[in-house]
Amino acid sequence: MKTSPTGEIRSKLRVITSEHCNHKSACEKCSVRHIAMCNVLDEEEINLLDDISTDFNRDTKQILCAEGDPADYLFNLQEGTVRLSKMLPDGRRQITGFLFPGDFFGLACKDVYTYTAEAITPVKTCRFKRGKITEKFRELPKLGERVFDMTTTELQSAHDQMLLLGRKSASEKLCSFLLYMAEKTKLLGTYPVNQAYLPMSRADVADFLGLTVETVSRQFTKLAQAGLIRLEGAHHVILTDPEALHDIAEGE
Amino acid sequence: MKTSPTGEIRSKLRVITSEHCNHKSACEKCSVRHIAMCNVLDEEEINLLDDISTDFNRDTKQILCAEGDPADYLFNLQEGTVRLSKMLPDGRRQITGFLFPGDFFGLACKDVYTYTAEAITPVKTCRFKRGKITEKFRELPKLGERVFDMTTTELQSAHDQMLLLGRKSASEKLCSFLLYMAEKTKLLGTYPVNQAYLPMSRADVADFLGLTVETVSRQFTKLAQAGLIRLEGAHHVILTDPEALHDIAEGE
DNA sequence: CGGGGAATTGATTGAAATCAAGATAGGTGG
DNA sequence: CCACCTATCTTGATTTCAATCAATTCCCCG
Repeated sequence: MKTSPTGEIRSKLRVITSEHCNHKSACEKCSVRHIAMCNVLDEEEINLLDDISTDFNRDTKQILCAEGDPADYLFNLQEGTVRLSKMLPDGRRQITGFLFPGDFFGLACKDVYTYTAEAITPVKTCRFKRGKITEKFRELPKLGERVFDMTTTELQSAHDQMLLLGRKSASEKLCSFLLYMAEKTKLLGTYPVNQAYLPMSRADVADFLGLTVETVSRQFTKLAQAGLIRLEGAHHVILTDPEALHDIAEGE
Repeated sequence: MKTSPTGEIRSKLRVITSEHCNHKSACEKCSVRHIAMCNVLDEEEINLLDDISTDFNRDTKQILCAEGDPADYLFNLQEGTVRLSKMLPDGRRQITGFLFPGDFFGLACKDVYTYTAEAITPVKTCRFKRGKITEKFRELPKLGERVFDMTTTELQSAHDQMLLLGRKSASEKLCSFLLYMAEKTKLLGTYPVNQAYLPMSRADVADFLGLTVETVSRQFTKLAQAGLIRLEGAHHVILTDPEALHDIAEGE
């Protein structure tokens, strides 16, 4: 078995504490209603969704759903950050995406999840039974189309990530990532522009970019020394020269 | 500008000969009707689709749609092989997928294509105006759901490919690819099992797997010398030990 | 304040890229 | 129909970027 520098032991993360679960949600006052899949529904329609929605909250490092488990739920992320990942039998891991408030996950064309979703920060989600939400897609075609649209967007960013993984150098990868995270941070609205809040570990960044922790760390240092970024601790980056970062990211 | 070993010059491929186009299609006798997106429609329903469908055929190396062009059509592949690719400004290329009879492409959430589709072999497609097919998704919810399902499947294989690109070694990549192509070849039905027909060039394989042509070629030789495959010319591979290939592909 | 995981930094190795010829084969025109 | 020409593919030599191996150092949390 090959050593996995960054893959963590799954079983360690399975400790589930007794926390908020099975409480009724309240769609009307949902904080991400304006950006999530439900933003196409009016007051009346959203109550139909509310009927089948259940709150599901988890702490950092807990698993929300695991690769291979029966795909019983569709999750809607309200607060926090989630990572989606796939693993090889020997433990090598690829993070296929990070999710932020307003994103959903859990759609499966087969009856099992094809990836694992873990909480990087404490997360709040609402979730729907697979069969019931599928029903709603028919009752409320607008909703189905919206989820379809979001899936198409997901597919496009997966293609972008394939270009990154297959053809970009380490520094191009990190610059692309920093710009991506700065964009996500902007949407959160709690930081000034051109700053990136990175809730994930260096190991997560490495497994997202197809690199090792050491290479990621070295690239951070290199960019800081070149004056393109400033590190305020490991999880907060100020993009001091976004244009230069952009040029590097696109390989120009 | 970095040199691109495998990216080809786009303009060279833009030569369009006057071939079959704008002829009316005939869905009833379509050869891929049983596997394509339209396989959920009955005789009556398929005529509605027929009304808005137009034949669109192209020769090898021709472009079907280009990254950045207005996304006016949805294409349905009937015969031949298509490659989808994205490029960096300096010419480095990533092939995000190969398409075979029954696959569709051209869905865009923005109004422009985010990838280029090129014919690897002579291809026959039918295509639909974007607005009209979207209409049909509403009129025939079954069709919309079917396309949604196929998109979800696409997203899942994109995730698989991300794992391959980010975490697999050169030989693991090639073994995965050969098994994938053997599967596709089986569906074509013109070859015995455990054989793979490879219509694409080594450069295409390299750009799909995130490798160089030389590395791909060396891995082919290595697998042949190890007795796991037999090469009948560059485009026909016999998988003499599929189990071993599978074990390598999954990194076991 | 102390322990321990996370991050950084350094030294070395190694897998795949690059550079450089040849070999093969597919398509075209004589 | 064959020979040539050019693409494509293979093979070999060398380089390079990122991985691996190995310490520290930094902080975060109890």
